[in-house]
Amino acid sequence: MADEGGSNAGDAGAERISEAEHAVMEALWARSPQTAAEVCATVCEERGWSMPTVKTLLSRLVAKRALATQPDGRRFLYTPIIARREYVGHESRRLVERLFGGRAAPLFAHLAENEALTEEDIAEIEHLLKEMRK
Amino acid sequence: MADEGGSNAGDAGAERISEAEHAVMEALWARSPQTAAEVCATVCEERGWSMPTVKTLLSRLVAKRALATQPDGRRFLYTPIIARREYVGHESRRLVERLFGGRAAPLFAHLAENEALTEEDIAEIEHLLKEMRK
DNA sequence: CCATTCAGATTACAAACGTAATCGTAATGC
DNA sequence: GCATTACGATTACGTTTGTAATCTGAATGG
Repeated sequence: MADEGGSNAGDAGAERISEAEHAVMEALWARSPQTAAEVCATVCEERGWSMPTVKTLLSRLVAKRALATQPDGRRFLYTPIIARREYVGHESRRLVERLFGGRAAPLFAHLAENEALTEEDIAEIEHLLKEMRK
Repeated sequence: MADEGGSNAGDAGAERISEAEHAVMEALWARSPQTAAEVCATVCEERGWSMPTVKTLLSRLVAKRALATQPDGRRFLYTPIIARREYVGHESRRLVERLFGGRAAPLFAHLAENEALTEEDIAEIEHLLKEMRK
């Protein structure tokens, strides 16, 4: 797989994961390692994909250094290299940056206005705020 | 310009705006209407684009029904059709959906943990919560 | 041993994107 | 009036993404 670059020791960089790829990552974050077939069992149904599609996505994710493979007999086991928290944090920050000039409050205000916040959310957030105040 | 489809009367759907296109939208949300040259004056510097690039993005945005044009002598004035609030709300919800299963609290928790929240943000959010409680 | 099967690898291909050069034409300066 | 400009329109082209078919080689059943 002719990996270019190499020598990415502390490489948390992990080039942009696309939306389809993200679905595959989710499956592996939920449980890992998994074989391609296992991943497909999860996502192919959810998204109406076929096996080859999943294979492609897995390969691309390996190329992007988001997944690691470990041989298991004649097939591979895939495991996430980048943590979900990391990815989620990155994406969240990106959005807040892009849409709200880096300030989180407007995002919150927006979600609040559009009733995208459930009672539960509100309670939870209040709780978090209390925690932070401590 | 052979606009295909047509007949999108109540079309608030506005097909997905890409990131580059978004930059153009921001310029026009900030002030409108503007000519292509004016938009370029703003974004070409910010993003290191050239005039033709801006023209292309403007055209695509018109095709996507995100912008309206009104002739002004020999050139066009561009005005957003979709409101910023709408776009921002849409994108926010998309992210929350994709990354947090539609729940906003975890997003908030994430931002909190990663110190992506300033004191100001927190104060503001507390205020908003108080408002909502009313 | 040989055919079948089952992995991953390679190749494909259209749509969307990012970025831009070029074309055609209307205005404008002499 | 004609050359130059200043627009928008058209065309271009490499990359990424979504989605998949095909190829190749190893394992496995007989």
